[in-house]
Amino acid sequence: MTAPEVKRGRPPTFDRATALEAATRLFWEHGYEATSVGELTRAMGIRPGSLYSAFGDKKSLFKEVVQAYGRSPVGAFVGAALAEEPTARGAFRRLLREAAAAYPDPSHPAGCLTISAATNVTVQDAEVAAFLRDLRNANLAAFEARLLTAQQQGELPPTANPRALAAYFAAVIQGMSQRARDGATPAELTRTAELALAAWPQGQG
Amino acid sequence: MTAPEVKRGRPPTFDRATALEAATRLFWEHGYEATSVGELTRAMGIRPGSLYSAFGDKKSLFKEVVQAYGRSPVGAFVGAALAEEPTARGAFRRLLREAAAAYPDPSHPAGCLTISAATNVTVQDAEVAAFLRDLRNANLAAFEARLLTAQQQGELPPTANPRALAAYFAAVIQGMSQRARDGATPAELTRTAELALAAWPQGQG
DNA sequence: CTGATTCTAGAGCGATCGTTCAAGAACGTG
DNA sequence: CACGTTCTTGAACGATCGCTCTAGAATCAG
Repeated sequence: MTAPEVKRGRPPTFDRATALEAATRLFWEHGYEATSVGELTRAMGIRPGSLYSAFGDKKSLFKEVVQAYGRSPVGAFVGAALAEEPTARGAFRRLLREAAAAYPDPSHPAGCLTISAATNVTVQDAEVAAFLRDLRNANLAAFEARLLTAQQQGELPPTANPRALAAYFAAVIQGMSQRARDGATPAELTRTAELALAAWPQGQG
Repeated sequence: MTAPEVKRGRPPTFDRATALEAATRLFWEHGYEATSVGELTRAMGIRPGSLYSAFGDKKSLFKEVVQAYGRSPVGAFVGAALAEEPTARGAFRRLLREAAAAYPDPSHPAGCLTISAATNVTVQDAEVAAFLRDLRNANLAAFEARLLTAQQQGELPPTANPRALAAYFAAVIQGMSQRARDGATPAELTRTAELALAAWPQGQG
């Protein structure tokens, strides 16, 4: 896509992806506004000038963090489950079980960055909160689309309500993220996932 | 308890409860750190000196707001349902339905203050986040206690898992709060509540 | 080497943060 | 009236916020 472009001038002394990972952990743990640029530069090992020339401002750095998070394993498992599982029920079962394992994983901050990183924002950062809210509501729409397809293919009975089921599973996922941040264990969240599946129409399985 | 105490000196020009309500709305909407003292004084109609002499500092004002919220109708319905309903199933059904109606009520900020007001905090305000987290986990413990009683009284079968059920309903409630802040309607949340009840053991009702 | 270019280092910008303080106003008491 | 007390007012404190700027270091082209 992009031309190779001859390299000129002083080369960067830091790895962009590594720095982005450090920023991700901070935003994931404390959220957008509660993470200061000073904390970011310290964790990323760079000075403010380098941060602003490499990533723009704090807001665009955050958006780049969110995009990278969405492509990482822990951020992409929702889309993977919906796309790869042959049945809708299998997709949501896998999705819930993987959330139960990933959200409390101690190798990274608890819960889901998209769900919890911009809950408390000032009015001048309302755009950041809206950015994440739109991502969450897009996930809700993907849930509904998958369930609608399942109904059209006969996996779900005509009496089922795809939109209601999608909203229910979205609420469960978001609640599991919150519970993980409150200290829930993988065992607890796995049991929550199994109980949540009891809402599946017809009581199959 | 307290002596009548003769009133001396200049009387306050503002109503304490009214000012507390104004502060509650701000903290509820934006959270603890994203609400500045300047916004608080403007909304409460008082100057910084009055705020600090009447409520201590920002942190103690927030705690007083949380306590008042817990005694208000929208903050106390959980405890009321658990205490007043004769059966555990009736208690959780009422609790979920009332949450579905209260969380998206446009007469106040969406969702639950205890759940969402201190999600994103800096390290120096970790105490505030812990304060709300303890309240949430106390609610979880109350869920479990009510379900354990139900099991001992035969309402729940011996095969049921009170702790797992409590964690599940806690996750659903917290997810419903998040969904309400993301724009969910009372109708959506009511359907979520009904679906959530499908996890009740034995498939009763 | 010189020159152009790109990055780093670190001081410092204006704005806002939570909080405090001094001066004065409004009350009950003597 | 004066006095003691309590509250209000508005300025201002030091700290931190996101961000910018300048000087210099490191590279490539010629």
